[in-house]
Amino acid sequence: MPARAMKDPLSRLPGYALRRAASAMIAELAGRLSEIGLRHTDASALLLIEANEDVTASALGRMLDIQRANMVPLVGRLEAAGLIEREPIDGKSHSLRLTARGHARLAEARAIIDQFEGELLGRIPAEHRAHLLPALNALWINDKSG
Amino acid sequence: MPARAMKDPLSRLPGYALRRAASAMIAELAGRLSEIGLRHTDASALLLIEANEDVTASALGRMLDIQRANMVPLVGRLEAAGLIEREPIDGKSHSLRLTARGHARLAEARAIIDQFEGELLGRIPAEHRAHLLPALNALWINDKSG
DNA sequence: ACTGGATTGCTATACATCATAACAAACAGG
DNA sequence: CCTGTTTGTTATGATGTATAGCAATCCAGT
Repeated sequence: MPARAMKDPLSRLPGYALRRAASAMIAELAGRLSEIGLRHTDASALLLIEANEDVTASALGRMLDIQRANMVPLVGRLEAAGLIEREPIDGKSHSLRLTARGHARLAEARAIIDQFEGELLGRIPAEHRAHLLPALNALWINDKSG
Repeated sequence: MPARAMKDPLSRLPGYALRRAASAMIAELAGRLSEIGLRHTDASALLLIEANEDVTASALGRMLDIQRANMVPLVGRLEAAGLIEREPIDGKSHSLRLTARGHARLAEARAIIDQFEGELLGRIPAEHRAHLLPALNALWINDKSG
């Protein structure tokens, strides 16, 4: 007996749909990235470090909306895996940069992500497809500066 | 110095935008619901129990995509708060139903949720607004049956 | 009616994410 | 030079989620 037979007031709620869509998406992407030993947060951090060489962990955390305290295990994991290097700039701050190995791993990750993003959009009916990204971005980008 | 000054390859990725939008949304809704002592999962469970009186915890978990094991604390919490009642039907299964107090609390929750969902949609540019729900639903509803 | 397989509720456990508070060291501006 | 802020870090707790296992019960095919 399909659960579908039951009344589902939730699927009319954009907020709930947003939560379910996001968690389904994350679970699938995490599964794919785990095959190259990365978590989805690791991959996003690598993307940002590449685009902004020599960022500090704090600045990276601000972009990713991750607390300083929670950046410690993230950065430590990437460093332990030999994907990034830390270099003191201040005496207080460290700059982050991809190693050769980090660049290579990021290339693999990017292939997985691009493939995944394409499939994700492909599941959306064509008439709605182009509206998703701007609608979603409106929900958090302005939020960030506020 | 705004983090905005940095290159942000992530905001072009629908998957990342989905994750960020969802977590921002959840955090805000959770904050509002906490004022009446509910978590967002509690509220969704109450909505579904009301719409499907006498569901079992397992069936509810299937609708919410929550493992049986993780339903135990959820149902226990709602029962301890006097919001739902459990009645054996089988000898194996229990049926769930809202108490009077549960109905009252749900009315409060629904007011908060309706207000919130309205504001959420209001943040989206008008030309994209109507596309969000169908696009999001396409990302998980079919997934569910698969 | 019997038996094997599935279901229900539950415990225990582990991990990921996220938040908060506190701290020392170091920076930055007036 | 002094004060307030920033950085990196430790520690801790709440939450959400996943897995495995278990005993009791249900159900379906024979």
